[in-house]
Amino acid sequence: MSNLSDIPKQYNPSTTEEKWYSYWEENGYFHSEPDDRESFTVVIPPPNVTGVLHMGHMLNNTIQDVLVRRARMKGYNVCWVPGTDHASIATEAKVVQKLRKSGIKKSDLSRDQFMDHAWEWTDEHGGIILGQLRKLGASCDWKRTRFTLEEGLYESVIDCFIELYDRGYIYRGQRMVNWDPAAQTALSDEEVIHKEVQSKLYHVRYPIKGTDQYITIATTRPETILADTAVCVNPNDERYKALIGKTAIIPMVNREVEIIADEYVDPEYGTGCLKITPAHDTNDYEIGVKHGLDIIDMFNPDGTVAEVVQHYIGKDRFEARKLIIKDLKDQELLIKTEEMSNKVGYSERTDAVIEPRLSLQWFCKMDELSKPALDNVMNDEIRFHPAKFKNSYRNWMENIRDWCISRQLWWGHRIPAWFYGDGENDYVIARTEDEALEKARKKSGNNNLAADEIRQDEDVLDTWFSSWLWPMSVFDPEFIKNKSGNKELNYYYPTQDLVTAPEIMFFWVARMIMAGYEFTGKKPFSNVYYHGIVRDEKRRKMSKSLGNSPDPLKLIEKYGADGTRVGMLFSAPAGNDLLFDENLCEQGRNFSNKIWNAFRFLTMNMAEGETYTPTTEIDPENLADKWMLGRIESSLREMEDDFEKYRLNEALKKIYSLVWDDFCDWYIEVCKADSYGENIPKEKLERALGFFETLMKMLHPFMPFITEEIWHQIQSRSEKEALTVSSWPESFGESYERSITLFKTVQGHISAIRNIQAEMNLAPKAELTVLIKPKNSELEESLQTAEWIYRKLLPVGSITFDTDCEKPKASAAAVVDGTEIFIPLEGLIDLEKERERIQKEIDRTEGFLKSVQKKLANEKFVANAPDAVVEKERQKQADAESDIAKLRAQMEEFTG
RNA sequence: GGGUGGUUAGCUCAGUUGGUUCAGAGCACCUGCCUUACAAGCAGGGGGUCACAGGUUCGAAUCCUGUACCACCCA
Repeated sequence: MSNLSDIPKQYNPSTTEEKWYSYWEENGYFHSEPDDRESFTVVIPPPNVTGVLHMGHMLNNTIQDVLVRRARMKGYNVCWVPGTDHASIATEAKVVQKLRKSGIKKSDLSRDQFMDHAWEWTDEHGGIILGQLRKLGASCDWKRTRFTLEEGLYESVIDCFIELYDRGYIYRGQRMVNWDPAAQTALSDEEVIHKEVQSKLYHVRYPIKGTDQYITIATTRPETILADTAVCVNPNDERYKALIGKTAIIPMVNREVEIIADEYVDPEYGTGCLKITPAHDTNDYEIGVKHGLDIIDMFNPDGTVAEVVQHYIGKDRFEARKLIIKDLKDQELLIKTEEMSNKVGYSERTDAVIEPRLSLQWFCKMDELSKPALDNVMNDEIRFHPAKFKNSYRNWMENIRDWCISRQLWWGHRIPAWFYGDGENDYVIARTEDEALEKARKKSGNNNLAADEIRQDEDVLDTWFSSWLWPMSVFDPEFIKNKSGNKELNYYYPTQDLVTAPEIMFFWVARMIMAGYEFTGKKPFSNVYYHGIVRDEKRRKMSKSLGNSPDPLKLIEKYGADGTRVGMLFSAPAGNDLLFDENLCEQGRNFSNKIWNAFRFLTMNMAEGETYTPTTEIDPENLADKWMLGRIESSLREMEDDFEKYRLNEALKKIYSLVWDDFCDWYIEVCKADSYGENIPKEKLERALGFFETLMKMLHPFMPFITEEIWHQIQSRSEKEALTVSSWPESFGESYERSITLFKTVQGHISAIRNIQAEMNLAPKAELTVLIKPKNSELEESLQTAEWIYRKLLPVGSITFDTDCEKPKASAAAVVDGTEIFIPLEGLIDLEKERERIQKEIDRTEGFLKSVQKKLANEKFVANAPDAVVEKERQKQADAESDIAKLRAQMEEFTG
């Protein structure tokens, strides 16, 4: 027992983790340069530049790190590119908010002034999250850190716009868009969240001109009555047929509109009579276009009522709704209010109710771009894990609509369009002002056009219009302009794995695939691993506003990065949501501690001044060695399969159990010296250390810190020999199946004896006489060689293996797979208990026998089932019958 | 309204091609232990009609149909 006191009894992750992260970084293990090895590339889903680490990032980056570290150990040239995105709308909202606090309105500032503030904010908060990822252990190539708005990447987005414009994919047009009145910008369809809300359906009657009749419409948005330009019924609706073609008078504004007919109207919904407001409803707009109706836009960009409708001017949408309800009531036009639930669109970012709005925006045509993107996912050229997500991907792709890419914001990539007139088409697309002027002169035919007569589009592009280039632009920002990739792009692209959440499949994954094929002709990645959303124990999504998310850094502080990683992965099967439970991190920490103490124990057994060389060369006579090696071998195989299927949690569970259950609970126990105070014999200890090193390798992708620490403590290693750049364990070539089976048999016997000890309330150290009657002489021979294992793990006084042995009087007994075990307990045995114990076993076995007999009694089973299956059943029957006979014989003493 | 997935132990989930007691794991729970590392530990134990109803089959947690409930995505 040498240096027991040198090593703390409890593992302390914080110092270890800091130490090894800097060591890894200093030695540049994570940096990659192209060479002649095969590349393994992962690009990080860039978090918001001013964001902070949350649980979703933790999970996402833990998974990436596991994949990346394993690939590195497997000898690939691994490159994990980190970075952030500018998150146009979210960041701009934060900057506007900050300015407001200091009394500045965005409208008070020029674009340049605002951008100065935004950059200041970005410099102040930017990149915090990347520092936090280091704490988690993320092995990113930090020298390659990218930002979507940095020079280079900025230009690539502009190149992309110009190129797609030239190819005819980008156009400008007046369309119904999703308008966010809070951010005062258009949004794409994907940025709208539809929520089911409880609302009211108002039945309002409109007078019919020239009669004293009314027609009653039903609406959830009575305020838009002011902008109605028609009333519509189903042409087949008998109730209203007579009214078609007549004129209705819109309340409040007294506008005369036609009652038109269209199949679109559902006679069952509401009153079967629809008011048409083409400017404020997508469906109404389509009907408006079809029937040539007027379009009256009654809202200002901020969602207040515009002058044009003359009522409630300047009031907010929802205020106007309240007012008009009151007025309609007063005029006895509101005849009924019905409770109902309906879906309302909300802005993903500001949570404002989306206002459908007719607006002049830039769009990207999707039909052509989506084709290869759809095909290559459906044919598994790009594999989704789990594959079920292919279905929703297809569904989205097949119903894709053009993408509104312009945003009325300043923080982002400014659209390279320049206007020289007021006409809808009076613009040119150009990289610079000079180029724009030249083009504008040509297009307008006005050669005297001056620089101050053209102006650049004020708007920026959707953030995802930059992110979709990410897997390419991080390596070569000029790949679009040059129409070919540089050395880096050619080496690292296509990337291997993309790890992300299904919720951004359409925002990002789909679009990256489109951009990849469009600009390189190749897929951007081979595999997409979708992980679940991190939820709390009540299944609520973790969010800042709910306050139900633990601070990830505090978790790391409390349980260590390794423990936290294990905790996250444990309950994270691919694609399933993760119900986060801090207990799992605790379990991870406990596992770290277990590993630590196993190491500590081995160290304790080192003699001072002696050097130990860990080895996996086993003693061919030692059953435990062969078993342990065989277990490692099969675990490696199984983990390989799990990794191939992206079942990381399964792989982790396997190595967890291999370390804890097999190595700690059995292997170390049998290695222990025979008597107190003695060290484990040197050659045994060297093998234990050799196995332990192998386990550390297998565990490294999951728990990088503690494994690296132990790796260096076991042996002193040079920079080149760090675990993080070591090689994944090779197969040992032999599976030792027979040894595994025999060892398992021994384990079964030992468990049965321990059960007797516990049930009979024997003192744990009370010496046992053990009689084992193997089911055959072959087994007897094998068990003889394993006698020492029984002696290590049980307080054995004497032990006998004998196929002819008889059950001694007053002994406890058990049957394990045909082998009988007797423990004489003269004077100690509790007869009643023993009878119960054996009876229970008899009952169980008889139940089993019955089910087997039932099968065999079924003639059809015997006739139709494969011979091997029937034979197995017969064998089971024979074994069960024999076991029952043995158990009955054991009972005789108590019943007779 | 359309689509997808799910329902297995108190909780979270495995269960591959229908065939070994296939009904499992971890956590939680109960009992006993400070055993030559680890009480953040060791040993032992109890616990499920596989959502429900039919069907196919010699045989179904597994395949098919329907029902209920839940979740997510899309309109």
